[in-house]
Amino acid sequence: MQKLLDQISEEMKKAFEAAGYDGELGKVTLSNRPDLCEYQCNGAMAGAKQYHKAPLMIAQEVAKKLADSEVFGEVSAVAPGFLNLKLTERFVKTYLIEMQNTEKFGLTIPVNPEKIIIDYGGANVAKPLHVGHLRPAIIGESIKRICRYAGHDVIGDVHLGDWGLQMGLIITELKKRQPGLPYFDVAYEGEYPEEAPFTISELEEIYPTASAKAKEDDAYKAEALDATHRLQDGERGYRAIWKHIMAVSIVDLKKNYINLDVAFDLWKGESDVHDLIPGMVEKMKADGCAYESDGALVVDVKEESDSKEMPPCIILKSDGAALYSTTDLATIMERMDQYKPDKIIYVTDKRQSLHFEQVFRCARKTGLVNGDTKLIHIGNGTMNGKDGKPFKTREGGVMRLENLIREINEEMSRKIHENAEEKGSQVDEAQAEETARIVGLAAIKYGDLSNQAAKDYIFDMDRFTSFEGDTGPYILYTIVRIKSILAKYEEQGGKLTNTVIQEATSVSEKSLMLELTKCNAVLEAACEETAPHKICAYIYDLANAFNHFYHETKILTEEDAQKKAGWIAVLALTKDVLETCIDLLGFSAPERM
RNA sequence: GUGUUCGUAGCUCAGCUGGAUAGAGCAACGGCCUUCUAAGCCGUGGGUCGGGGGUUCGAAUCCCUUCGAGCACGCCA
Repeated sequence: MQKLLDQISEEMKKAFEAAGYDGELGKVTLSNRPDLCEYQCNGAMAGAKQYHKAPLMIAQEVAKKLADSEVFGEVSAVAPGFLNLKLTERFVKTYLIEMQNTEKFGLTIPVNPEKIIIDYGGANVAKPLHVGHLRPAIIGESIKRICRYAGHDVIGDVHLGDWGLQMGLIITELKKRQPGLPYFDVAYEGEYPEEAPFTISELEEIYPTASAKAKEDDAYKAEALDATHRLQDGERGYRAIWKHIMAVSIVDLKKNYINLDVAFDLWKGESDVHDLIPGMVEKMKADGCAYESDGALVVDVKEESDSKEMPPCIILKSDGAALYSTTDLATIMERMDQYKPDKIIYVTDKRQSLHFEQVFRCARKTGLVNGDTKLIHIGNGTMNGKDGKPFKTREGGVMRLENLIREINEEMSRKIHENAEEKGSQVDEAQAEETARIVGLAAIKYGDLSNQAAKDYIFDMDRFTSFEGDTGPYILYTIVRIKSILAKYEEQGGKLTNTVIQEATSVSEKSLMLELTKCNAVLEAACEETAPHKICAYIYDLANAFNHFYHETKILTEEDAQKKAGWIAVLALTKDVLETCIDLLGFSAPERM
């Protein structure tokens, strides 16, 4: 279905041509003076020079051609040469009815869907998720849903960090603590225990301890590096203990991601491409791309046009071990082989942008990807505290994700009970808890996604739990209100399926209808620009338009049945759009709140 | 040093493929619950869009310059 702006621009184009001007001047945009008009066209001013004519005269001539337009109800040419436009109620109504009857609200589905892989977990095995993991998870999940809704073939991969130094550190620390375990006995040939020799909470304590020790103690660090290497080389006991770490850790990670409503299609990791590395490295050497520099194996990724320093991409460390770039490159190779993606999108902290630029260039230079495959890094900004520095707990430590979520949910729950008390109603504890979870998640996700992904933003617990204004809960509240009205309408004996959208009879009703018409354009832009915040901005406007309408219109007591049914139809469409949009953002609405 | 992102109201942020009077939210102040959920609605005050130059009929938006901040820069991820 054609976007509204395109449709009315076409109408304007015809008018420009009828008046003897270039039709390309007839581009219509949203009005930036809503007090004067709904839409505007600035083409007369742009064409003034070309036609050596006063812009106002051009505008007037064009306006004349639109005198009995079916699309534009009001057309006025004003100084210095604006064409101020209002749509006819009939046109808006017709557009909305078509939108209602078209799949996905008239969003144009691509003829050739792209195969897109989104790599967005950022999670590391054996390290608890902390607030730093929140943004890539939320943003990546939303982009995945948006691209998928837009009709593309999308695969989300958590791409676990499960093969690097942190594994060696954990193994080393474990060996210090429980040297008697069979995993550390090289002579041991029997079966290893099925039960892991640690719990998740022990694991989570072991890593930071080991990491701290390695920083202070060179011998300890050397041991960890050696353990990493031996693990990668396939030492039996180390592989067995690694499997335990993976199993225990993944169960915990899945639990956490489920709490965030983040779902990966693939749970692959760095370790999955280990066997591909030797072949890849050999090929890079044979092709003459990779060479030795300061003991490490590197590929130059400088380009002629570079005005900046561009360090080479390191393929193997001087001790021969693989590192971040190695597994990323091998992963690209594997993905090309298995999925032949048109696009691979990485959502990680923006501080890694140089790394990805190096890896992408290296992948192209060494022929791992062809020219048609797009490699995109979406670097998210940091979540900072009130002081503008990376978010910390009150004690100054890194806040765990589950604690953050718990704090929000507790505050939410408190709010629900407060609300119920004021109204003197009973609280169903189980339901209240579920509602708190739903609304809390919306608060976190909307609060995050409404900022541009690339920008840092300030996470202020007080602000996030206040739930007023431009927030997730406001959106949910609006949806709940609509649901409530629709339910009551049905209780009165009305049938939602029998309702037909009518021509607007008030300014607020028309505003709401005009907001609804933007849906397909917004979704398209959000997908093309991988910009979830555009959806946030849109549903905030839409919710505002609805609430404005709501406050000045008594819907259920309306006596004109046709009028009332028309309003109900608009409400139902509003609800559908809002619910679809929040689903694309990664959260949902409760039945009541 | 090189590169990069950014600087918009007291605070947090939109707007940036150039258009009329730069928008929200929070905070402050003032209204609106016997009527579809007040987590709501309406209103008031608050901005030399960091500074300076340029391009243009027209600049928060594009270009140059300058000041300020964050971040990244070979064997961590």
